[in-house]
Amino acid sequence: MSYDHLAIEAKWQDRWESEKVFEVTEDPSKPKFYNVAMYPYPSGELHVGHVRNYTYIDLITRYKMMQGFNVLSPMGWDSFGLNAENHAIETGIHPKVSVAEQIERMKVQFRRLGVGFDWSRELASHDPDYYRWDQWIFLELWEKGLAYKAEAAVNWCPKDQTVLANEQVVGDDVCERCGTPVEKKMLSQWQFKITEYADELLDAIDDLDDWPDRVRTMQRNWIGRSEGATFTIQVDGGGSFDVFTTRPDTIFGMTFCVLAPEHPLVEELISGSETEDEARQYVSAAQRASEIERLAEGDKTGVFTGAYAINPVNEKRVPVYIADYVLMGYGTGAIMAVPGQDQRDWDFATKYGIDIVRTVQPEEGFDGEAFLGDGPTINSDFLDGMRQDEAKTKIIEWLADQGIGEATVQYRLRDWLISRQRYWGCPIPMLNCDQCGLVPVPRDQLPVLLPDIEDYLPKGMSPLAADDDFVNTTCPDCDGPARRETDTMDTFMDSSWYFLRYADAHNDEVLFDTEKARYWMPLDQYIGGVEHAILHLLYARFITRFLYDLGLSPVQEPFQRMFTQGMLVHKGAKMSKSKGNVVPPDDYYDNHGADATRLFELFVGPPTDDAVWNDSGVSGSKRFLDRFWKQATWDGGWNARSADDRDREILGHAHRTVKKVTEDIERFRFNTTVPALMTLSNELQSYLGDEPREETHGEVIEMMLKLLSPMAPHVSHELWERRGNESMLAFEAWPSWDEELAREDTVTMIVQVNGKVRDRLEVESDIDEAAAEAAALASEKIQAWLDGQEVRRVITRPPNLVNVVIG
RNA sequence: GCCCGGGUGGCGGAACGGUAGACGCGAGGGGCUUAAACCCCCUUGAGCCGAACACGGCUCGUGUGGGUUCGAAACCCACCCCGGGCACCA
Repeated sequence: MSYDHLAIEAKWQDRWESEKVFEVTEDPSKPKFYNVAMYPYPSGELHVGHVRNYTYIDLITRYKMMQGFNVLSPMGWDSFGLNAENHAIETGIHPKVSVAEQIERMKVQFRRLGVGFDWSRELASHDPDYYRWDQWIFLELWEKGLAYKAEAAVNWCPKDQTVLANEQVVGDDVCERCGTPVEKKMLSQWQFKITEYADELLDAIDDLDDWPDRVRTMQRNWIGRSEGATFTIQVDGGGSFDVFTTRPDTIFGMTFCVLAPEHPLVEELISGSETEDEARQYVSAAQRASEIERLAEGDKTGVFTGAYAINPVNEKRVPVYIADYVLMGYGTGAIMAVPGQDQRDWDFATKYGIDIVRTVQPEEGFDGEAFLGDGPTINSDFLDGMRQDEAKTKIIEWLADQGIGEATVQYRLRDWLISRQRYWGCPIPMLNCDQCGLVPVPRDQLPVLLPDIEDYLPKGMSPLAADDDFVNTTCPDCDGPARRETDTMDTFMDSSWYFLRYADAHNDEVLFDTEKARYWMPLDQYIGGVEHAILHLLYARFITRFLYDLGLSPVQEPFQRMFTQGMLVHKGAKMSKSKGNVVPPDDYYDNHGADATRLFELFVGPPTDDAVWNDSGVSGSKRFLDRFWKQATWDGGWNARSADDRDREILGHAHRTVKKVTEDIERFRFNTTVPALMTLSNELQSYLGDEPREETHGEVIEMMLKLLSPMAPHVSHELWERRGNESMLAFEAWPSWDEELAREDTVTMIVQVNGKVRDRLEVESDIDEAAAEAAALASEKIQAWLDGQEVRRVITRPPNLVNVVIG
């Protein structure tokens, strides 16, 4: 017997919508809860991996509502980007047409899942009403000196004459469309100075207490602050270069130097040297390779430049190498190499027969190669005997006295390159005027509308460059001819502030009203995939801080509590449209219902972990809901007896279940909430078979309906109504539990001998240590194991465990 | 390579220093049925011993090898394997 999930789910979806249950406004009389799932790219089809995400967000929305919060959970669309553009190239259909269709399809699927979103605040990043504010933020960044143009490399397909995204570079560095080997090409591109905020962004991580530790660690490492020294090294025969090192204390151990292949001094050093040909070959190979390849596993290779540098502390001549493990983008693009204290330098020195000098005395018994630990400094003249910290301070003073160096801080974080040579993105609101140079578009001319075009294929530049009507304009300063910027913005810009726009989604005077944002911000819960742990979250933190500094954002940190969920794996790979392994939810909605689908999504595994999609799991959840339906509507005849142990037991179990479900929701262990309800349902099944009382049954069922309502809202709302309740279940208060009722009278105490379980005793749950020990030692089984041997120690953890240590 | 996670039955997982395998899936057995489906009940980590119904007990077992602890899936060290991120997928 199955309940009619199709009719019931449609009915409640209608009710929630028509009664605007999830549309909210600022209400200072209630505590607010701002609950956001990362807005999705509108691929046109939700799959069960997305559904997992929205099941979590809806569970929290409904749970917090029942706890009395004014809950806002909005939804929007990350609708710019490469996928829609590729689709347009393939089909010729304009992205704005396909995106609109896909959004409509996805909204139907959201509705069928029964998610409670406030659709009145819906936004889409390709909407000019939205992206004009991207442009506005860009202008603010420009005026504050935080946006600038600089040369940067792009992937270039020489055959298609187009810039490729990293994702379009496949296999052995070839173009995914035509298989041509990809080249690097330098272009002048827009960047945001996120590095100005590096310290702030780093320091604030300490206070993000409600973020997963792993995400905080990843962000810290990504910013990668390191303290050290920068100093100048002279080249024997003329010229010099700067190096950055975190270990200036080891400077006496420098036996060679390494320059990045792109270092500006390379050309001068190698030209005319005996190794010139080899060096040129090495440099051009290195410049073609991607950064990941250059740092990848395998032997570190390099080539001697033929030049020598002078170690400033001891005047030693040391060889200068070029090697691709040194990156131009980090530090100064040149390093002093100290093989005694750095393993990569050790490997390199060993390979090329370079001297190794230890400057830190390794600890007794050390048999490794490079020694990274602390110890007394050796072979270092005036630093000898000092520990790392002292030696660092001393040598930095020395470098400063010599006028060749100073203490510096380096970040791994680079500025944010936002230029994309793409059509389907937000136009950058800048002009190039022959007279005035770079000129910002005046704010009253925003938005710079993205024009409709016919040909989306990029030809050397952004497709916008081919649209003369777009490109040619007039300079607002001198009224002379000017050309518009034709690159568009990285879509990470769109997603860096949308959560602020939700607070005031239809404002056409400002990007949002600060007072409205003050009510809702910060997000009390933000949920999304772990793949966003670094870039999106960091950019969003940066832009929010910038808007705070402008006096617009009411908060510096947008995301109070962050939750990163695992991915759904199917057929051995993460579920994604490009891998062709997506499972759409529609068949599950039809055959088993949205409620059963949601329960299985919760049940499938710990929310933080990846999980494997199992086709037969949803039918198991439906089986549970069917059985629960029968229990809730049970009319098998009631017994008029008064309450006894059977009633106390099932009620106690119900109270324990309220406690367990509440605590599990609070600690984000949704996968164990469903089993708790299943276990109670199994218990209820036995209860109903043995003279059940109607009052006890009603009490247990109503508790269960409340617990179930954030997880399987349709069926629980229906059953709540059928029990004759006037109010909607969504507006009921979350149940509380009574510790006294929840307490179990007796528990199973295990008795161990030397840590191995040897007996189980049923004891009062308030047993004390002495009684527990006495009971354990009184056990015949335990006495047999003791066999007269001396009891050396007894560990007692009443009422769960006694461990008798003998022998 | 660097940063961050993760390895537990046939499968998804539970157990956050104290009974390893909750709950579910799958499988097997039984009941209901003319039959099947649905539903209900039971069994289900491996090996072994004593019983000879369904009872009782032992040994092993949480990727591998060490360590800490009265006690380790959990904590520490080393290694192996898998996944995410590495700045133009978002």
